[in-house]
Amino acid sequence: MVQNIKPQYRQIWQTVQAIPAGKVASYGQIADLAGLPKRARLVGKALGCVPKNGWQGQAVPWYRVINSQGKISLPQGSDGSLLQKQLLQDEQVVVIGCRVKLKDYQWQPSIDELLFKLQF
DNA sequence: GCCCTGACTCTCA
DNA sequence: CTGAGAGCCAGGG
Repeated sequence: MVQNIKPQYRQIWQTVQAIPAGKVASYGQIADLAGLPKRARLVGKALGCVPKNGWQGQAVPWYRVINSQGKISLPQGSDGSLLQKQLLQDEQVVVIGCRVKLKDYQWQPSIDELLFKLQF
């Protein structure tokens, strides 16, 4: 049972929820924004532990998180990767193979959003 | 407490 | 841009 929700996971999920639809972010970016520099891998783990129902009544758009190369890190052919591709495309994000055009779709946090994060 | 693994990232060729 | 290698941190056995 995973009842002890780790604060870091919570923070990561919260940050992921801040990603606007139609945009994507890298693990490192999320880790950094969540106040966990160099914990990109932990972000992946956190996403793997995301409750299926979401967090605090909101869905956690884990599929908007990809690696710094703009690729889906999940094994190709796995349910997760296929689902991620589909969900991204539903958000009008072009996905070629397992690749996304970071140049066009990478999320660039605005000042407001950064200030919002600083409140915590 | 050591060792291995991992939804990562950076650097170099 | 792509691929290979080394680095890094946290979790689980």
